[in-house]
Amino acid sequence: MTAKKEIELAGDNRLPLYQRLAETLTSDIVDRVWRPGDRLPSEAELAKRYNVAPGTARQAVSLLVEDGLLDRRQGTGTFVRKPTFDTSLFRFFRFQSSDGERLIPESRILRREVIKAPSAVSRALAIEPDSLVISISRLRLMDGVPVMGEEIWLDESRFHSLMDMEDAEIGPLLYPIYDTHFDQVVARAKESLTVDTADDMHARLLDLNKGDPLIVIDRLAVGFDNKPIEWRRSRGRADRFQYHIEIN
Amino acid sequence: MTAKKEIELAGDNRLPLYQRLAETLTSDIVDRVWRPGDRLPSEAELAKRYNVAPGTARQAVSLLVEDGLLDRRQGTGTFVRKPTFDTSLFRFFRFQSSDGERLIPESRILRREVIKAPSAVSRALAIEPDSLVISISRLRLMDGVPVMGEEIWLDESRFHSLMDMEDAEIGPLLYPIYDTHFDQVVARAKESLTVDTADDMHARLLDLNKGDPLIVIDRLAVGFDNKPIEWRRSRGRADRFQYHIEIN
DNA sequence: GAGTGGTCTAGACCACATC
DNA sequence: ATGTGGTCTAGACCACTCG
Repeated sequence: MTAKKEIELAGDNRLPLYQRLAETLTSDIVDRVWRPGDRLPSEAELAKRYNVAPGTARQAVSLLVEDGLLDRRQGTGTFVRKPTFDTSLFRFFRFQSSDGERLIPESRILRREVIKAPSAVSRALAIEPDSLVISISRLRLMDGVPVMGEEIWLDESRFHSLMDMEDAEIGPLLYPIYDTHFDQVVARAKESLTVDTADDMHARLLDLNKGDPLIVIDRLAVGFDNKPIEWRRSRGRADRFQYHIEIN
Repeated sequence: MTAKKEIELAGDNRLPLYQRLAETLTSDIVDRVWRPGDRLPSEAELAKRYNVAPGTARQAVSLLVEDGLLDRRQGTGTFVRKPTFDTSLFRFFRFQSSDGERLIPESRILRREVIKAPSAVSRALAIEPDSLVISISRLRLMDGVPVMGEEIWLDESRFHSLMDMEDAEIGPLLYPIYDTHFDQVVARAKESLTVDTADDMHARLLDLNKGDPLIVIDRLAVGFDNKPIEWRRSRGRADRFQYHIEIN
């Protein structure tokens, strides 16, 4: 017997090999053994390392590519995908900047405080009722015109020091902050769209009349392990809203 | 040399085999060689017939399963999927019938006529400007309550005899009619969602006040070959609207 | 040129559904 | 019991990217 170089696969050993390998790779990504942007070992290398056939390693990688975790580039390698969220919120709003460019709206933080989690929030974030959460209110503007109001909730115990940061330090994008300062990578999100009408406060905020239609977007952002990271509710002017779907 | 039983594959011969086989299978489905509900030959059989390795046939089938054209059932076979449109329009509206059951709303045809295609319609249906189209107005009701108004446009030359049918004969679902009477199978659809406010007519129709928010859903229904079959614009009460998305 | 993923072959055995 | 898809092996050669 020669010494074994193979590594044990995670998961129930009644599961198919390629699924167990996929699980193993996933937890390596969650645990940041491989970080977004990193190149994975080649498929052949993975196969050797985990003692499976190349085709099986390939199948495992394919699973994660489908899930959007990995990114294959022919001739170059397979990479851990950086969660870009190109596909996000602002996909819904066609801001004047017509030429299809992805513009990041200006961001103005209105309020930031630690409160006891409202029940809807603790449920969404899967934390104990009445735990402390950080609550942030932001106004989003395009070319100085207010287009959306956001309320954001975070588990205070994981994002404690966010309260100490300056508004300027935070900037217009929160997810990179979660990543760099709190080691929380948003991998996926679930959104729910509804229509509501503007109350006094949002009418004033978004330069509308009371009763004008608003698009309400609830979003739960989760990590690679599907654990909740952030919950937010955004309200935008419905007249700027457009959304496309393909049905199969 | 023995006689060849193999069948020629469609498509550019510089393309991968599995893609050409997928194309071949797709056109057989479009041409109704295999109809929705039919079982395809087994993967091994396909491989023999088209003279490719089993794995390659499998890859081709996988493509079409991903596209939603085929449906694999372990131990049973691979079937041509019936376009059910579970995933459709009424997914957006949560009708009272809370228990998640898929209810088909009642349907009342308000108007049916042949007109010259408005330019937006001829463009959507990819037909000549000013061609004749059938225009249908319908009201959709749940438990007697109006929830949505629909305007539907069809190429008159392909749906001519629809004008001779009785309202009752048409019933609440149009796509089965397109299938059975006109050999037009709706395979996919693209929808676009926007928010508008109710004009007098829709306020009356949907029991709203003028200016109340409406969800406007534009839908282009296409066949397996991606050619337009029907275009419709639906307007529904925004307060019944809810939509969920996963972002990766 | 070396290394990567992309395609393809030609089998094997297993799990499952149906008769 | 038979036939189906599901998994897996162990290769081959090609197309692409990069240094």
